[in-house]
Amino acid sequence: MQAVHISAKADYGMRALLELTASYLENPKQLVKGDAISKAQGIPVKFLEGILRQLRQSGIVASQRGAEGGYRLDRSPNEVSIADVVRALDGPLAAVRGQRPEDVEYVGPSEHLKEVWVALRAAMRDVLEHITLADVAANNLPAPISALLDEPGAWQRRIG
Amino acid sequence: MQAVHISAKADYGMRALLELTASYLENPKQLVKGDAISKAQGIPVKFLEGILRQLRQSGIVASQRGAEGGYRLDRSPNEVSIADVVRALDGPLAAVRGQRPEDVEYVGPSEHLKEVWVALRAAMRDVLEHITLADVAANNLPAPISALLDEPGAWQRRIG
DNA sequence: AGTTTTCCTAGTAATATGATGGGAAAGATA
DNA sequence: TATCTTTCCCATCATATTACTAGGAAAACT
Ligand code: FES
Ligand code: FES
Repeated sequence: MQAVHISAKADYGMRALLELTASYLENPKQLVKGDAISKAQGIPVKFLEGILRQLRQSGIVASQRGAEGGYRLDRSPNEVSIADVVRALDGPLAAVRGQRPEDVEYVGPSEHLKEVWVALRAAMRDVLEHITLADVAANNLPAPISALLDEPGAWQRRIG
Repeated sequence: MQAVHISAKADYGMRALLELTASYLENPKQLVKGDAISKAQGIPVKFLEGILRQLRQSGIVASQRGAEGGYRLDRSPNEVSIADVVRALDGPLAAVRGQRPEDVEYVGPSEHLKEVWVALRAAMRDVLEHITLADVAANNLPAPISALLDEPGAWQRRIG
């Protein structure tokens, strides 16, 4: 339906990782149980399990089974970008009709449409690659990005 | 699957509009038949019909039925942005779990996640609101946007 | 052993996507 | 008026994706 859709998986995943970031900042080796994250953020527990498994397979999270087990970040939170998380959970950032933006071919007057999609992807990267879990946890976004939030209308939806 | 997905509808719609832009630049009142657009761009004809109808309902395209009928732009191509087209065909630019970015609520360590999604939407707007059909047809993108294309790696996919 | 917690595979209901088909309505031409 | 052309509109369809849920195996700890 929408050009950009942050899926439930990506949104839940970010929230889980921010819980783990808070725990990491207390003690980097501390484990947090899936059940605790689920309750803290209101995420269905079995769904969350799958998300955390995917994040482990991508090397973002580490886990331990059994009593006193749980999850923790496997990298420092200032080394995990939002783009890393979204790619781990939803695949490549951008696609045009299922293909990579650089792979679609255009003829005639639409010859230069490819540039538009590539520029769009670059703009998204400039946001998502440069924000880390640590930035969000500390509410301290990189300056060029918080500038975007000061644009008039940034917080309103566009009507029309 | 992807965070940003330019749907077949939006991609076909842009290509159709760029055909109409070319015709407009010859003669603003000139009509182009759906069948001609379909053949020129390789778009399934019945699917294209529905897309053009949606664009007409959004006031971007005008149409006339009957022999010697067809479609044309209803506004000058430098007054139609990519964002207008994408919104007409795919709905709002950005959503988080089906909601507007400004409507989602976060608690605890994820409190400031909303800012990230709002900044992402603002970055997309900065690209899509400022490129017009005329810009793409003339291969003459606004300077801040073509700067994005010069970034190292803009044309490569990220292997991450 | 027994308990806890993660790991893994499968399945499912609801919705979106990318179409296709059949004709009605409107405009042009003869 | 009759006919042809082209858009308009409705309904349908196959496939895929999304957001979950169920059930149990495998590890780690007491
Ligand atoms: S991703 Fe474009 S500058 Fe870093
Ligand atoms: S949309 Fe942000 S500056 Fe125009």
